[in-house]
Amino acid sequence: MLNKKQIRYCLDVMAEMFPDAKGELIHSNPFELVIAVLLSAQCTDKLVNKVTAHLFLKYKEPEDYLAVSLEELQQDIRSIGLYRTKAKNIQKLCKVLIDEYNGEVPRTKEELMTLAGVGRKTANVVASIAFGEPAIAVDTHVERVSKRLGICRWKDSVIEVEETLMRKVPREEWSVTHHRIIFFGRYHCKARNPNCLECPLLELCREGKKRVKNV
DNA sequence: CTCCCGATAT
DNA sequence: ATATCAGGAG
Repeated sequence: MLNKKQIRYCLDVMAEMFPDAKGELIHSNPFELVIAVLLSAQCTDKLVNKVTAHLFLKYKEPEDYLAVSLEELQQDIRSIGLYRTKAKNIQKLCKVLIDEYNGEVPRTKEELMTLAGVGRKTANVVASIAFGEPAIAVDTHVERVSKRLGICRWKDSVIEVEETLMRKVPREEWSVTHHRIIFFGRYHCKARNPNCLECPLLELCREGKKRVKNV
């Protein structure tokens, strides 16, 4: 397991590699962000952006998603995986926004997580990006990178990964840190054949050293 | 734990 | 062909 200083070093290296790390889901308000993040489950954000480019022209407000049939909404997001579940969740979510929140997106993680299709990760992303609240959303990349490097244990749950990161990183850096780890995972420490031989963090990466040995 | 699920990279 | 993609709910 890496200590606090080693983790700090990892994050600094990531910052140097990806100085412009930030969210890549295209949106123009909190509501669009919620929809985009919900759609992004098990799907690349690139594809989400392709779909929302059309989607957001047709659907501006929660009412618009309820004005069409479930089947029509499914067709409009069809090229994204899990589209039946996501279409259903979007309509449920929009109804709650209208009935409970006056058509606005709630600001707290707790409220966000009560919405259909919005779990811990999505709530953290929305709270962080739309409302500037410090948060570390643990997605597939953050989990994989944290476990490979030894920031946390292999068997840790996503909540434990999140808690470890929040403990080891100062609060004001949570949001940038989150994005840096994502970029590092997405473009460098990839799920399939990560290029450990050219990794600046190889020396302190337990998984990297193990992989290099097996080549 | 399983299911939802199309697009894309390898 | 198959693993993986800004996961969440039952």
